Amino acid sequence: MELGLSLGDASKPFGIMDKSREVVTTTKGVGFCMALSIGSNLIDHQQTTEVKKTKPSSDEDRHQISALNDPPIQLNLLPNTPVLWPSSDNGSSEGGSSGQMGRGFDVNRFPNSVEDTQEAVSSSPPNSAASSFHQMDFCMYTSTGSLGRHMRDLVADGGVGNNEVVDAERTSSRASDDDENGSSRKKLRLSKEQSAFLEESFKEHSTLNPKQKLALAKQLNLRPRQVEVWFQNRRARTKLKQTEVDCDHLKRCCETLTEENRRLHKELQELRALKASNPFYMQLPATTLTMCPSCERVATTTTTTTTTISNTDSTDPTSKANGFSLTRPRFYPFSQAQNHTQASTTSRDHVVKHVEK
DNA sequence: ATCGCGGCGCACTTTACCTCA
DNA sequence: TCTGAGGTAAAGTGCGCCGCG
Repeated sequence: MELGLSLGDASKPFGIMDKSREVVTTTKGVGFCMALSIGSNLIDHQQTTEVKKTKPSSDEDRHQISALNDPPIQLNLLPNTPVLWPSSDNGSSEGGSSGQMGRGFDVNRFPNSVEDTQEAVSSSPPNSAASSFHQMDFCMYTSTGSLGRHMRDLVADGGVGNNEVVDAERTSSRASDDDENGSSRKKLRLSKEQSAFLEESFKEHSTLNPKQKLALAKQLNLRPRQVEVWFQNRRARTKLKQTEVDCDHLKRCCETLTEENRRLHKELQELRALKASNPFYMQLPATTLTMCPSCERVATTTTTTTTTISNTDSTDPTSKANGFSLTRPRFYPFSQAQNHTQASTTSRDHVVKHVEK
């Protein structure tokens, strides 16, 4: 998106149009370019903005945002916005089986070897949240099948020990494997604890090496394939939500820039009206804008009658929208400029003082 | 350097299950 | 209580990439 305004010498090529600049947009990032150019006799100023959104993903290097050709002022329209998932994400989506708990049956089964599991998972930080899950009992729930109902009844009656449960669950697992080979497949909803554990593991590393996968599978009484599928689906959900966040962000950017464009057009009309009512307005000697590198204040450097005053408008409410840091010189109409004449002189002296230093 | 193979991740899809009107 | 629509998670499928022999 490129926004340009031009006032004054229409024959002068518009600044941003004759420079090869590319703003490459991908689904990971987007660039915006905004420029304001006013005729050379009065002001010739160009600004560009670059929008860059940081992402926590490792493929940030895919972002290709153009390097600008030494713009007078570099504007960063978007803050560094680390994407934070809503807290509900952790609990609602993956923990969605909570509502199914009551419908399932409990087939508690302990890991075959806790030591093996901990050894393999030991790659995680010792103080990680996942560590607290190491001794947790996990359950498998299913809501269908005569075996499931039978198991639920057994557990509810307390007439079955852990070993019996383990055997029954293994039978269920074999049945599931048979289903995989057969015509139908039964879905096993992960328990809340299993989902929470997988979620904690995902926070530490979004991908698993074979050792970690086996360890998780053993610890959660799942097949390695199930752990692998869960991580794949989890990554897909993460990417989907990231896309939604990006989309919302771009919508807000578009709205902000549209409003800024509307405001600049209004200013342009005011300046054109001023030019029409003041024939000598544009025939003044060239005025050069100088920005003080120390304080970034803008001031004229000629001693002619000041008809245009600019200052750094860092309090523009529009520019503050969405946390933007927009530093843009404001150009006042003549009536307002008269009120700023003294301020301009002060600014000029201010710049001279800095230069003399 | 090339080829075949296996493993892995990803995009897309299917399917089973759940919720709710 | 039944039912169908819609949502979601688990799982299947196909493809491309990469490392290895």
